[in-house]
Amino acid sequence: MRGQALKGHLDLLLLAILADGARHGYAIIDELRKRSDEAFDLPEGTVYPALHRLQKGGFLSSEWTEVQGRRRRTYRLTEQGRGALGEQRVAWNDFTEAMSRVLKGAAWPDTP
Amino acid sequence: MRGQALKGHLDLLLLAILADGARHGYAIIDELRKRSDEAFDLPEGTVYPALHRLQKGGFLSSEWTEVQGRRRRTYRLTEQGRGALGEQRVAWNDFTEAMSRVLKGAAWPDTP
DNA sequence: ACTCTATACTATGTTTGGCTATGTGTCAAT
DNA sequence: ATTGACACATAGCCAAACATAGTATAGAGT
Repeated sequence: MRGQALKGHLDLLLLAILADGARHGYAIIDELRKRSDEAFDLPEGTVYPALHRLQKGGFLSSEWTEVQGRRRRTYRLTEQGRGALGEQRVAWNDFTEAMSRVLKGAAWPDTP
Repeated sequence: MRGQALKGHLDLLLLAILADGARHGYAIIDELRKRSDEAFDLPEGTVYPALHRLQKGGFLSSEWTEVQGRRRRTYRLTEQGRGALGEQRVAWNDFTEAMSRVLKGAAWPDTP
């Protein structure tokens, strides 16, 4: 997946993953990779700071858990986070619709 | 339209507009606003530097014209630019498909 | 005359946010 | 012992959209 495409859309992805249930960071990365069919293979340096940011903004809560000697910080959506997910879904739809309106106006090289 | 959503997708928009024919900067902004149904109302400080960047990259060529005392720099797609448009269209489709795969997995608040 | 708006381009600086790179530590398998 | 998967953290980089301001012409309104 090309570089900075998901700029501004990462939060939506993370919120969407967490809407299906609480997960810890590493599992979120995994799930993102699986669901997107390998398209989104995000580095930890991208995801962890984003999770911190979302928690700081009140969209996520988190708690430490210990599983077989490994500490995990498990995140879950707050009420506010669920609201933000809805808003961002709408924003994403608006965005893609606007994009297609612009793109459909343009001629394809090989379309009559 | 929320702020930095089109980060990384602006080039595609500009190339798409210019695929329908040469235009000058201001007209591109207009066309973008119209086609997107007011969703993309981009400031000049966003579009002009992007056009310069695209020209520098060899995707656009430009020439000065004088229309009723107003100078205009008219841009047109180069062959390379047309190629880039194709690639970026594919990348955009891949991106949106990956997004929907992730998003469709998540539960809507009010869907059974 | 004067002002305002629309047209049209340029330059400078700021900021956002994803990414690189690096570091910590555990556990299982080789 | 060492590698690799698991799991988290953070300092710093950098592209790119945006804010802001400046220049200049034309036409409409007052």
